Amino acid sequence: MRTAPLDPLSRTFAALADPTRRGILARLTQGPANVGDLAEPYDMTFAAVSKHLRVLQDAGLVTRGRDAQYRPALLDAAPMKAASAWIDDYRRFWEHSFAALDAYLTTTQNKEQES
Amino acid sequence: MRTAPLDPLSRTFAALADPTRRGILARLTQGPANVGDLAEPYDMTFAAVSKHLRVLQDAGLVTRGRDAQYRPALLDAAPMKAASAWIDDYRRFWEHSFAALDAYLTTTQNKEQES
DNA sequence: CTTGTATTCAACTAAGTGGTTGAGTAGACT
DNA sequence: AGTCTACTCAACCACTTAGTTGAATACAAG
Repeated sequence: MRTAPLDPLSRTFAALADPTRRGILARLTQGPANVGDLAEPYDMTFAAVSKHLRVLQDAGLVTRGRDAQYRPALLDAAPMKAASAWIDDYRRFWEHSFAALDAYLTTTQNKEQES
Repeated sequence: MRTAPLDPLSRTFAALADPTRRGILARLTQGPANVGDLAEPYDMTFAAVSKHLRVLQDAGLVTRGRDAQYRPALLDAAPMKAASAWIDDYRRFWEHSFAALDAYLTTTQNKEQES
């Protein structure tokens, strides 16, 4: 029932939600790699890895080049910036255990003062 | 073809990959809310929101209470800590534009020095 | 005890995902 | 030209997901 294409932030999170894709990204921090290299650690076909690469590319996390027969993939972490910023808004809620409840109680108190 | 249940990090990212769920979490930073409150901004049924809440709960991002007929949801941002830490490993790659390529060239240079 | 309110459950649907296989394309090497 | 290597495409399959509708549950309040 999905109609509109996903927003970039959703695409980023969705791309990161698969362990294989996170593994591919980790590998790419070491530098560009072609599909064969990237597929090597996984028990799956080249085609499957190629599809994962496509998802990463659509999320903007990977760019592809051309070097003879090879299509090297290159990491582009830029989209993670927005993801990191989004999560960061919640930092105080995990650093300070009961921050959510605190916020609630504060709000409640304010409301009661208003009425 | 999925067999094993998702690891916690994948579950967290998957939960965050939906704009409705991110909206619900944002709302919950203001304090606990019941399903009716959470559903109000969205053009969808209570049941749909209830399902989103279930996903968030399975990801550990939300806990549920009981208050008469109401099942208030409470934010628990703890799982975001790991997600944030994971992304943080890539920070240098978006802060420093060509970090990935730099890393590659450095690696290449080292290899050439070795041989 | 009936009714209203808040929420979940079960069954269903349409579309998306992660994988496969087999055929097709692109460039390199004789 | 023909073949090898590296990859992508298309079709397919099983499973998941995001939504729906309608019935069921849980508690509150007459």
